[in-house]
Amino acid sequence: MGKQEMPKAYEAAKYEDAIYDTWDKSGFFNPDNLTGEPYAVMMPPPNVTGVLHLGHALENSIMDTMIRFQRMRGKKTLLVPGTDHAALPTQAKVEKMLIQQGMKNPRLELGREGLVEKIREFADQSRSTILNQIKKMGTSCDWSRLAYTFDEKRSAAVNELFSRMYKDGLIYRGYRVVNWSVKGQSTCSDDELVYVERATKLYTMKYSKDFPITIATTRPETKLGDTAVAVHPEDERYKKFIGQTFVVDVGSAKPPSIKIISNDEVDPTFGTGAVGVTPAHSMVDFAMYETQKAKGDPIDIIPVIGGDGLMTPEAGEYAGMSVEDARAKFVAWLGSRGLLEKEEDLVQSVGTSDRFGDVVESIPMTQWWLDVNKSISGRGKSLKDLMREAVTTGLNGVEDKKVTITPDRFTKSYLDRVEHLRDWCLSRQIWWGHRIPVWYKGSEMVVGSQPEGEGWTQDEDTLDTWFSSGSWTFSTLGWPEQTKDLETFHPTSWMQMGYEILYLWLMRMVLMSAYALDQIPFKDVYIHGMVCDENGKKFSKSSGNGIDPIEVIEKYGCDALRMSLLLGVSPGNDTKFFLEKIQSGRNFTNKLWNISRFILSSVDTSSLLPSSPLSPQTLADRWILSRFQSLQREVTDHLEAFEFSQAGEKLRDFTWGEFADWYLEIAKIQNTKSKIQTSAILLYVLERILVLWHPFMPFVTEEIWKQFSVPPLPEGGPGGVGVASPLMIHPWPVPSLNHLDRNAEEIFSSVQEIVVAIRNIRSQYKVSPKTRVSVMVVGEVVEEQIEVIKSLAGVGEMAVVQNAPRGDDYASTVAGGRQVFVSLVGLVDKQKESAKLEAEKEDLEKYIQSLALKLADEEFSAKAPANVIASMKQKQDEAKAKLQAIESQMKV
RNA sequence: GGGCGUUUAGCUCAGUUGGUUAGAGCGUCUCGUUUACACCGAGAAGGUCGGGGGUUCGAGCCCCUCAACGCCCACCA
Repeated sequence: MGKQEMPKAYEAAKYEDAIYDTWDKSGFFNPDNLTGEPYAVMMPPPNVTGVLHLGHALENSIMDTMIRFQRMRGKKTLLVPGTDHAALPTQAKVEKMLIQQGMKNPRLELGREGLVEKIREFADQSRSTILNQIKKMGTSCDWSRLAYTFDEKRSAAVNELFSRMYKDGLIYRGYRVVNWSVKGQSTCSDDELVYVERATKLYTMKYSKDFPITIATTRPETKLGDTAVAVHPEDERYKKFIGQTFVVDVGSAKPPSIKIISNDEVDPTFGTGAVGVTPAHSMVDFAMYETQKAKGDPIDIIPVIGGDGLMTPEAGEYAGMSVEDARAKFVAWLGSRGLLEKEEDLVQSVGTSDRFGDVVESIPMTQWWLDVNKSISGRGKSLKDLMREAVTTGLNGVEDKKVTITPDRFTKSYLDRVEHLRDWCLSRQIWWGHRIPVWYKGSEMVVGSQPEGEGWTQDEDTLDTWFSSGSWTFSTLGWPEQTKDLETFHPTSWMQMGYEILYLWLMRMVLMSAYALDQIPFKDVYIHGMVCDENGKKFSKSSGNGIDPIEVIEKYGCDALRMSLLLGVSPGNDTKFFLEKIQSGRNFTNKLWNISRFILSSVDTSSLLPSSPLSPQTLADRWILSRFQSLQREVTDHLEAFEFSQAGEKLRDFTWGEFADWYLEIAKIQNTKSKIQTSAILLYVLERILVLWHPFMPFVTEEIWKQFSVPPLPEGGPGGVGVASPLMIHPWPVPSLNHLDRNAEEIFSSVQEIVVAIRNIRSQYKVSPKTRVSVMVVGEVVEEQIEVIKSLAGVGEMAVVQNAPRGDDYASTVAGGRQVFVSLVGLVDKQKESAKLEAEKEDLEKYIQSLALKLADEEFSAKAPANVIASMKQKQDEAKAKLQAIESQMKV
């Protein structure tokens, strides 16, 4: 007997917090208390910008399912929880809040220390909220190893990395064009740009009347800073001008010299075939500027737009104007001089700042950069090479050091992205984040840590937040110290992330660990899609269409939420989330609860002999054990392949369909007959499906587990099942006996067919469920099956006969290879019956025909594998037998 | 301009290397409160797998092509 009465419905909210607490206290979240092969997963640290959303719930469900699966399989599992200080987003958020509270300019009013303090307060609060939410989600992480990208240890790792890279000449300070958010007053990396389409105008113009080449531009005001015109070297129209310089007067402070240069990348067929080169305000043009410099044929660089978004003094009469005003004025001026040839509408894609939303300006500035192309001393390859190797040949060509991306298609876009990578702009002009570990005194500069003595000032800028998250897999393990954790758990085993940060994060993790440790960060990375709302729109922090996962958990339970996020989803694809999904998840948790409630309250455990082997007595016994064994294999295989959805769906189908609807119903009647064995099998299967379900639905399974208080089950059930140790660390089932029984499965499925057929007839003739009908079956049915059929199909009398009965009072069908007659005196509609049979007959004839055709085909029999032919023949035989039965029935 | 994804039942989606009458959940219809569960049970209806072409003995799955939708990338000057 179950120890306590289990309530009729499972109310998740009553149990979850307490269960989590028990797990946590048990110590098994900590790998130090586990044995086995190490298996580590680093939680992608959520940003401390606010609260967790459904995307995080998805991630936690995936991670935790994986880590629980591995823990139950006997691995020494570590899931490190953490949060990300998310430099720019967090500062932006806090500044916005302060402005909403009435502050005009938080940076000015509070100063660096004051503002950072405010942000820290916010971040700390947000952090603690987030950590609680992670617990609510049931995530089995090791809280003793909690990490934060901005804590002391992680900061130490960041500084160490920066110093090493600087010493290796990979990090440099340089004057280059950056993406500048005027609104945010900071740089952004290329990866943080969000491209949007914008309607604009393409102006075709000349710098002056006597300038020989016409150019086109969407940014006329930047032409004030043009210093060259690039043309294709083979372009006959312009070839002759290459190398010449023209001084033009466009109204800027100093009339610029425009040099005609050649460049292979210029498309002679596009526009006028000539490009106005603005080194200061275009990444591409800046690259040309560098190329020219390298060629020893330099061109000038003239910044005409400043960090404040206004025209600079170099812009002469335009100085101080906004970009828009300057453009209008310049276009008007061109028009008045007859220099404007054309004005066309154009749709253009422009980069906007992911956080501030404004279109970024390209402006040259002195910033800190990470060179991704430079050969690393002593290694003979660049960071880019390392990033490439890691997903193809494996680092240094070692297959073991390869990161496998699932689904595979993302590997291609990763590589594509690596190719396009430019030097990474590391410095940000914000205050919240790791301050660049560089100190200046006069012309002296020291990198690493603050030097002794007076007068040193630290660089004002902070590091791009991805610099710290890139080192996450090893900074969390104590690097740069050579800790035991680092040795044990790195490279980590597995990581999951959304495709939207594939480039942003995956590439940088590979880069950092390849550089610092000559290791990959993890062996496998599983890429999931986004959680969208009903209309397929992404849930986002800003758009407010978010469903709060914590509210869902409180109302429906964490397990229900996890089910709704994990099932019906395919790897790498987006998933829509809506109420009905959670409800069906909740319904299932309740179903499992009630299955357990029934079994635990009806099984007489006292009569079970602890060590007696499991010996299936009935057909149903053999069938369910055989089915269970297949299930166990399938679920394990799917989980190993990160196919969470498929594993879960198979489990659900087995649990709800085969186990509950069939075996349990049969057990009710057979309980009297072979009570002990039935009980043992019920417990055997229940125990094991709870284990299999645990990674998906940790709470409800753990709660049910507590109700288990039975003698040790046969076949390696753990001593005193469920008494002391939590389900969480229960061994994953491995088939210890061969229960596979094809024969039983086959016979049972014919029994199922007969039952369904009779139920069908009852439903068709609206026979009340209370009415016992009489049934005749032609052929052979063993006694045991008769009993099952009788009870499941509401049959009173069941006779097995040699010949079909005669008379008008039978509704009939063919099922399970047998003719089935249901006696329904006075109810049978003879016409309907024969029509039904006729239709069935036609279908079958067609089917048999098509099979026969196929089998007669010489090519088919020559080329198809034997097993396909055999199974086809068998199908044909079955169909023929059925047809025969139907025909003989029609004669009745 | 390039790449990727999606298109399967009314809705949301599975469908693992091509094997022959395509599955689930939700919804719909009919029936049912039998002491595990109405967050339930029984039964049913519902699909020419986006269009076209091809390869193959055999295609939802492979190839080509077209279309729609979505995402990503690019030096769209």
